[in-house]
Amino acid sequence: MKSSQSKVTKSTRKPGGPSIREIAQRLNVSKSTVALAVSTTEENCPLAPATRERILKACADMGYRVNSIARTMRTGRFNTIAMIVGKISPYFLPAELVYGAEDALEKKGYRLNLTWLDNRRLTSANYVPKVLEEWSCDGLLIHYATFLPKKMLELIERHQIPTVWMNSKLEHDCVHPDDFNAAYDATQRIIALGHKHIGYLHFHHFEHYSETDRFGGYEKAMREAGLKPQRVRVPPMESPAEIRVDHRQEIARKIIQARNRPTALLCYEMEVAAPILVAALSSGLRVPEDLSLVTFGRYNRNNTGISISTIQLNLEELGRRSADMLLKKIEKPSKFLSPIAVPLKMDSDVTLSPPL
Amino acid sequence: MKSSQSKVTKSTRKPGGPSIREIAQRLNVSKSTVALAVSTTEENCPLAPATRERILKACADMGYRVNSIARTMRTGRFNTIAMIVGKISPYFLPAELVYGAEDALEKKGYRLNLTWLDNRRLTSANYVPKVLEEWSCDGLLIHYATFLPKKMLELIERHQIPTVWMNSKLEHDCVHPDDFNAAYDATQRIIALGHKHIGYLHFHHFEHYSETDRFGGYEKAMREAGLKPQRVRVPPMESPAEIRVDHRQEIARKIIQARNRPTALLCYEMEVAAPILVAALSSGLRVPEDLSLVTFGRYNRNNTGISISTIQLNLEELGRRSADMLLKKIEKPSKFLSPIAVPLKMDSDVTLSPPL
DNA sequence: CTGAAAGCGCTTACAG
DNA sequence: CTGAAAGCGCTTACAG
Repeated sequence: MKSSQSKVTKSTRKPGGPSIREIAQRLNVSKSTVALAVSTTEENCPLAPATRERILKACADMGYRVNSIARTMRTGRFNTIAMIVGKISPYFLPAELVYGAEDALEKKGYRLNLTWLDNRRLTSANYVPKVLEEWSCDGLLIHYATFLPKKMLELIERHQIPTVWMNSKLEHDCVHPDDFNAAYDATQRIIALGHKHIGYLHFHHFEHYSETDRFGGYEKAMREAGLKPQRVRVPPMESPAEIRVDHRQEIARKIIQARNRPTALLCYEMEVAAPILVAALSSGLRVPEDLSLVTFGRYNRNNTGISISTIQLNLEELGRRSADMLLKKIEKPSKFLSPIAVPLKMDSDVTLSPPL
Repeated sequence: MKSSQSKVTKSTRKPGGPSIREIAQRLNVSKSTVALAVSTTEENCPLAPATRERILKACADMGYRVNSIARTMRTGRFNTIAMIVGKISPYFLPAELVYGAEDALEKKGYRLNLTWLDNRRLTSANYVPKVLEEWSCDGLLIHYATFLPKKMLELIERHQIPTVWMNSKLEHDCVHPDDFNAAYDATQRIIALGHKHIGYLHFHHFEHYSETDRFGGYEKAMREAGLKPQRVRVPPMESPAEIRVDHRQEIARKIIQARNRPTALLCYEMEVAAPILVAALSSGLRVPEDLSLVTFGRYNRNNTGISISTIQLNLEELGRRSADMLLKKIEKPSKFLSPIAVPLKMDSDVTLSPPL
């Protein structure tokens, strides 16, 4: 009978493999005993060592894997965090951000779920992500630069879902790069080299706090040094919201060729700095001798094949800190946690030198 | 008594909200009745409409959300797919790939889980991702360019976990861009413009099928036209594996200034094409008049602010197709599915013209 | 049309 | 040291 049973087990193998019940039957022990063997370590296992061995051997032979969903249900903890990502500027999801969050969560035994809020979903009248509609995670990481639909905010509030806002600057429960201080420090460093005419350059306007903060830090350093802050602008700006990629080089040229061009530029992002670099080089300027260049960016890399001094965002760290904050939040959902500003640092002086 | 009970319910509110039992108690109906009301649509609900209304009202009032884990356990379906991502060239995870997969899965009622295989995990002797160790998903999407640890492959095989390989070219169960034909078509198009001297350019070697296929398609078109395929090389190549970003501009200059420079270049990726463009422009060449440029890439965008004709990878589609293939695989785990080659297309002629 | 009951695969007191 | 039993929150035949 035993052998016929084992045959059955093999041939009618279920997709997920055997359960503790089947292991128990095979060995003529109770389910509890099997459960104890597989869910404890050698040290804290109350079973006789021989029993434990026998069971673990059978589990290995039969290909047992614990059903994590059953465990979840029993313990009442999902051990799952959902990350909600907004589809801003088509497909913006920095890999290092996800990696940092996932790695921090994995260390604490949590899984990461990913949900995208694309335009299709946001515009369909009553769309609500499954993760808010059903109860399936312990908390939310929200990576969404602009507004979040009101209905979703209400649900989060209503169900008191522990939530941390990534890359946003709010009253509490958020983690963001320390743009203000980074801009302040970088500007001070440029000033210390002797520059008097330092411009601040950006192409976009999409209402993210970083625009205000990067300019703010720059402005503060300039004023403290008695210098005049200056947003570099190209008068007939094509569109108030965004300059199309195809036109950036043209605009960069105008900036480079302007009569009273600054001796140094602080750029909002690499998408601004690199075109400027290209325009400068192809206009015969030397960088950094004729023009110092510092930019914010995810990493010191751009397509030109030439490095630019970059104030690096460290989004991996941002992901980690967000995850850690969320786990704290899950412990005490009602407690507001102070915002965390992740420090940034400039990676090199490669495009930075005193003015001629 | 009713009111005292509702007080209790309110004050001792559990983190996930009430369960059907609590709804049932409140309304003096059975759990089954509540379950029927919340898990059916108006049409196929066997309950009296008034009963259904009453229950749904109570659910809304009390903030009921179905516990998706309990449902999962009952039905035996996880409705979850895990995506395993390799940490290649630090943090390579194209957002559009994840988006495509997640969107296709969401439409079929599946969730997406993300696991990263970083170096720390891969080098710790016996690391196995939780998703393979426990039973917690219905299938795997693997986005991993190079090898996958043998132990993991064994587990996938052993537990017969339905798996689809993204961006890999294998015998079966994979989805990849149609690099060969895209390179072939693009090269034919360059030839049709009258170019005879067309070079193929790349900086990297990391043993991905796309390197062989892109060159292969190019080579085939060249030979068919009676032209000589030519890998453009810079003799003292700094390293066989990779050319550091800082040296790319220098190398690009050498290529541009070489005596017998091709009149057109097909580039493996934007990281090659953009430095060449910069080198060309700053050497006084006109693009495309003096040099036609076509590159493979995720999208027509690069930091220079100048567009380059790009053979776009369409990774969103790749994500979708992979997800759909996996769902098919889950239906029939034992059936091998034929590889899918996702078509690519060149987006514009902006850096393409006849030779002078 | 509604309710009582079984069961998904675990975990965890508790009994022996 | 091991087993019997209850229960997590659902779904789903089945009975009435």
